[in-house]
Amino acid sequence: MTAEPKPGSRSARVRAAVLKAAGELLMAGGLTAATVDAINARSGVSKATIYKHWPNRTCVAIDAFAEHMARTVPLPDTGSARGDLTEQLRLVCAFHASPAGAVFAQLLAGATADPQAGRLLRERFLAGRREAIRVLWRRALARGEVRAEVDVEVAIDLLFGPVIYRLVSGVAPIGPEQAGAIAEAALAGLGR
Amino acid sequence: MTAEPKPGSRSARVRAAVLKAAGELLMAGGLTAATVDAINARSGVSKATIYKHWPNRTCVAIDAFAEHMARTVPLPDTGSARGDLTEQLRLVCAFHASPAGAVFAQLLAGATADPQAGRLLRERFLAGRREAIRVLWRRALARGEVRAEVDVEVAIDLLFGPVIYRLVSGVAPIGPEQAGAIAEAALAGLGR
Amino acid sequence: MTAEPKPGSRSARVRAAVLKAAGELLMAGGLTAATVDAINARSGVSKATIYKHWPNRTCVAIDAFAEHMARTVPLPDTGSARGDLTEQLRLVCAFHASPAGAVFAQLLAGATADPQAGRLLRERFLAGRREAIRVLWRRALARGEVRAEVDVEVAIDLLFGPVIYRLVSGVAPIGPEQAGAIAEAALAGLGR
Amino acid sequence: MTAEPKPGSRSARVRAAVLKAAGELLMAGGLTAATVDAINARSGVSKATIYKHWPNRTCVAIDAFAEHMARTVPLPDTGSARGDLTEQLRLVCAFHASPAGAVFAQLLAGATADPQAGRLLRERFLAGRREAIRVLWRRALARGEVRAEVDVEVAIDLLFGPVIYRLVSGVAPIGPEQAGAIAEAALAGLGR
DNA sequence: TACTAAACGAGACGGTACGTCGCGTCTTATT
DNA sequence: AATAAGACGCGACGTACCGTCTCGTTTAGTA
Repeated sequence: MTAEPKPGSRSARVRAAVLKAAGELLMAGGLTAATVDAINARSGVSKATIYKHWPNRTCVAIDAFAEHMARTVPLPDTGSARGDLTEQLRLVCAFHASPAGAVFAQLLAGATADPQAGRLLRERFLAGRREAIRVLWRRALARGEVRAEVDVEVAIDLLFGPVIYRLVSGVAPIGPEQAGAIAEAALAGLGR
Repeated sequence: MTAEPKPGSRSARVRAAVLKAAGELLMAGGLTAATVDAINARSGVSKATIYKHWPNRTCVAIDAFAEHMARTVPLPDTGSARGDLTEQLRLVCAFHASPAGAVFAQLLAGATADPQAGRLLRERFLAGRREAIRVLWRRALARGEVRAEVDVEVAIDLLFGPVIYRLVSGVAPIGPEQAGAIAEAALAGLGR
Repeated sequence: MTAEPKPGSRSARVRAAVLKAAGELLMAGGLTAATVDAINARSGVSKATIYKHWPNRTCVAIDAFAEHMARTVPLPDTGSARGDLTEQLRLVCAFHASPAGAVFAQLLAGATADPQAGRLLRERFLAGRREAIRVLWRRALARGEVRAEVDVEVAIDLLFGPVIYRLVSGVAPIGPEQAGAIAEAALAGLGR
Repeated sequence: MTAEPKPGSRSARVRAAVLKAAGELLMAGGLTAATVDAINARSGVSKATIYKHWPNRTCVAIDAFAEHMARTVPLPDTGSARGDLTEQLRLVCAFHASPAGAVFAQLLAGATADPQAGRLLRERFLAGRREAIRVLWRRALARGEVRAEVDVEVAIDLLFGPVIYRLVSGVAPIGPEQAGAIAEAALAGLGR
């Protein structure tokens, strides 16, 4: 959750054990399976200790998932900036379509009711994704491939929004081919 | 949930009482407060009966919310098709920014884990919204204001996605002014 | 705890199951073993239900022990009233010296911190014992075998006090032979 | 608990700090409040150190209470041996009726489950009391005021028993006036 | 109008997880 | 070496809400 303790320390080992167990449970049975009792049983770390490190179950799960996913979606570099954006979107869609996508949706859901979890989730996931796009966007701007009048944040919303929307709305997540269509439409615009 | 019983019948009264109580609880304290026990206490309808009408709590909540929201977001007609789309987006954003928006996010969340609830939610909310946009889109197409190459469904994703994304991600929901920016960007496209 | 529900009812069966399990655990491992979780596991009655019937673990244990002990120490009738008193004392001592005695001491201990448990304990055990002695005392008074100037309650304290004292103080409980000495001393008096 | 270390030494200071803190907590909130963590917090002595000096919390409490009570009930000398016994009983009763009495009952309770605590308690409290009575009893014997046939230990049980009984049974502790009645009855005997 | 079958109210129940507390042990760094 | 500081495992606590169930009572439709 908060600042990491010095590596190798007791706390660090505990933390790692919890995240490992939670991550495994998460991937095996989703958020439902990642019970604090289950994490305790699997990791050997007591419930009290878990609650000393994280405020609640959802936060443990988010951290565990983040750890598990660390650097899953790298920044592409296709030469063309528009190609980069498209590729990035494709990668994110692929992630969402994978089993991990379902877990992510549950985390998103779990965070809805809990401000702490919400903050942690944004910090661990969304912030990084948005930042990644910001980088690509700047690159594209420099090459003159995108419209300067468009706010970066709006652009990010426009690109990620559809992906998340499809994920949480329970309609099938966007597949790789649709990802291309989304990117194309976003770049070319709906109007004429 | 299922087909309505004949109005005025015992079942219908029960159904109405439950939805009323659930709706009030929902608006007052969010999904968390809309406990089955609380609904029972407030409506006088016994838990067993509630479970005879709905498969689980989430479904009750969705139905109640739908009832409560019935026809909140009407179809606009501004003369210009692009104006219609923009206006529709603005309306949806306003809805999300209202207190009800938070509840909606929780319902979306609750539906993540439960297929039945997901289906019901799509049926009660998302389907209507998408259909509304389809109508506007056809209108816009007829007037030649939008690109025919773009798939309607993609267009819908592009328009709604950002809105939902901002809602569930816990970043502040999109305000009315940003709604315009989103619509503009979606229509004009990001690229040049 | 409180008024019994109609026999054969669901509540009555639950109550009986809990008391049976608790009693067995109590006799097998003392108050320490009579955990609510253990009672739940052994009886099949859920914790929530147990807590609906009793305010806390100690009260369950007291009730269980009372049930288990129902009518262990009967009223004697030796012909002589003084003999009756002596005999009653001997019986009570024997009870305390038995394994059950240790459990009783633990219940007494557990009741120290909890007013509800204290009340229940007095109601279930001490009241009955004191009443029994009151009966014997009246009988003895009628036969002129005891001093009328002595208050019954004082007499009861004088007879039972030593027994309980030895039990809780952890000195070996009074054996049957010492019981006689106590009774003799109480009746004849210490002074001359 | 064990042999005192040389006064003024580090151990002695630690010991004193613990007993002081524990005693204060004990008087303020009873045995319940005298948590090891609380003692640690209040005394500044670490838990590990506390456990190096005492085998468990109950023993700390007993020692603390003993320290706190040191010499509360002195040996009376009224001239008459029977008067001495009566007076002694009255003093003990007064002690039990004071707030400290409740704490003492809890200690008695706590000692029930733990042999070490039981031993310590007897050593710190009961032994002294019994010895005091033995002295008085010998004095009374020498003056011919009590019956020589009665065993001293039985006499002690007869005098103290009622007091402790009333204390632990949760019935109101014996007040000073009743103390007299008890003493009178014990000396004169119940029978005629 | 009486009768029966279904629906209902009331609420107890089993189950699962929650988050908390206190004990007594253990580690690490300090003094 | 003895401490302070405090993390940790353990095991129990009492609570919450879920969804199921049992048991009478009410209510509609039918006979």
